[in-house]
Amino acid sequence: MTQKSDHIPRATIQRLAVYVQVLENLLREGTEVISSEPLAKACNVNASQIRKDLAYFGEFGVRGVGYYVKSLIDSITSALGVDREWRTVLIGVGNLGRALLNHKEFRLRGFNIVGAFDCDPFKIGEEISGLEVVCTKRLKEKIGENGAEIGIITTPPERAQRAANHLVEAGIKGILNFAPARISVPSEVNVEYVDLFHHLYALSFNITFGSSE
Amino acid sequence: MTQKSDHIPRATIQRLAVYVQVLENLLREGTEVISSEPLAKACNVNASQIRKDLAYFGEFGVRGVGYYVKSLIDSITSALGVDREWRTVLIGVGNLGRALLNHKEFRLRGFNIVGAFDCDPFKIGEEISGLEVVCTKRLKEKIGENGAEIGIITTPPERAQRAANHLVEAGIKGILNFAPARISVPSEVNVEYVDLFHHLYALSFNITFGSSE
DNA sequence: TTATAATTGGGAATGATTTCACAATCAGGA
DNA sequence: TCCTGATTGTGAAATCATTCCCAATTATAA
Ligand SMILES: NC(=O)c1ccc[n+]([C@@H]2O[C@H](COP(=O)([O-])OP(=O)(O)OC[C@H]3O[C@@H](n4cnc5c(N)ncnc54)[C@H](O)[C@@H]3O)[C@@H](O)[C@H]2O)c1
Ligand SMILES: NC(=O)c1ccc[n+]([C@@H]2O[C@H](COP(=O)([O-])OP(=O)(O)OC[C@H]3O[C@@H](n4cnc5c(N)ncnc54)[C@H](O)[C@@H]3O)[C@@H](O)[C@H]2O)c1
Repeated sequence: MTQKSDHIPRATIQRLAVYVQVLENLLREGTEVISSEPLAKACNVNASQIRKDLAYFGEFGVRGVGYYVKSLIDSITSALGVDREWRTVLIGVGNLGRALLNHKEFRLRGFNIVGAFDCDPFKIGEEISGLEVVCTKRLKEKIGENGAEIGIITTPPERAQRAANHLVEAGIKGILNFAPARISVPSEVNVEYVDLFHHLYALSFNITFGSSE
Repeated sequence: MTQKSDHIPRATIQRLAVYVQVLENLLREGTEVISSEPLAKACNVNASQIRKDLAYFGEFGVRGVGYYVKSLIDSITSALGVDREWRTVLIGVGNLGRALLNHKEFRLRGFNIVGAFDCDPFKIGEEISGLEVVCTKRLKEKIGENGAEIGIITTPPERAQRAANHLVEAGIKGILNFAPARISVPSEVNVEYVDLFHHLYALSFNITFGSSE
């Protein structure tokens, strides 16, 4: 998949992920074709927004008809580069790390966790969901073997930068950071933050000062 | 805390949460005063962006000096409405639900989980982190007692709408949804989505098509 | 007391994104 | 084959967000 346009807004990428989610549900319910209007309703966005977002990547619809759900899912996933396997490693086998390691959905969606790392000697050697926990020191060696490109950080926040350094050192290309701390990495490494409290703060603000009036 | 301006961009709210995170780290490291320039570096944004974001809420800085870290944290948390206790309930005591229930940080940050609900009879009655798992049918009754205002959904995606309906019915004001499904609720109820795969899709896109060039 | 250096707050300019509006296109039926 | 109704794709307009820039303000030191 190649893009038609050079720069694509970050917000567009986020919405494309929502579209895929909603389209997959529609497909599961048996919908074969959908037009931008009802899809927009289901995604809580404007219909032309959807059409414009898709237009960055190509012409996927049929005028007078709408979009074929199955083929649109394929087009979007291909546009996002998720029509392949992505190998990932996880650092920090604690409460959250375990939940993620046991989460089947990763593999189903092509994000395969192929390595679990921790620095706690009591955890090293333990097997979780068919994966042996390995010492963080062996990260580079292991990534050399399994070719992972994405790292998932689930250490405590004060260790997040150290974990990131290990990942960068090992040649990782992207990081998903669950620890509530900003990390700094070379500009060619992509970082995404999953921060619970950001969302809770937004809820708090919206409930208190009203977003719906 | 009252706002100076009527409409505040959503992006501003998200950044304020980042500022708090970074400021708390600075405070822990002993920084008492900081100006917008170095704070901007640490948060990966533009310095005037920070000043403008703060200006929506008031004048928190001292010209020629910068911002007093402690007092700025207080000002921002007050602006976001997080300078109080928020009671929350969680629906869906599975893998992820358990990890969240055991997560101490919620209480520390004022988001107290005061109820855990599931529909599985094998889970009802179980005690997790001092909280007894209760049948979802008793949600309204329990919320009437404990006065929770925020609901956390950690059910499978196909049950997320049902869980949301229960929460709305019980008079909840905001929902944090971890299930990968859009939910529809009345407009006065606020919803935030925490979706792993949205972030992984963004990583995939950025790694594949380059965000750093 | 006054000059200097630093830094905020906010108006104006710029830039980006969203929405509008409609010509272009397509399926289906007359 | 041609007409009708539906719906896309896309410029242009409108809205929204970010960045620039500097007067206003403060601390400090001469
Ligand atoms: N538990 C949750 O529900 C939850 C939810 C949201 C965010 N988080 C965040 O996720 C992170 C992990 O949370 P948790 O509850 O799993 O914590 P945890 O303490 O249970 O687990 C942290 C793990 O990281 C390991 N670790 C520490 N330093 C390391 C290093 N340098 N290299 C490798 N491993 C290292 C520890 O040995 C431990 O196993 C925290 O930053 C937390 O704030 C947790
Ligand atoms: N496990 C993870 O690491 C992880 C990460 C990100 C997102 N998620 C998402 O979070 C959700 C939960 O994941 P999980 O791994 O904990 O799943 P899980 O199957 O372990 O837990 C789901 C729980 O919800 C309960 N439940 C089902 N329907 C219910 C209803 N109507 N009312 C109340 N409770 C109900 C089930 O009894 C079960 O206890 C899923 O939507 C998943 O996609 C999970």
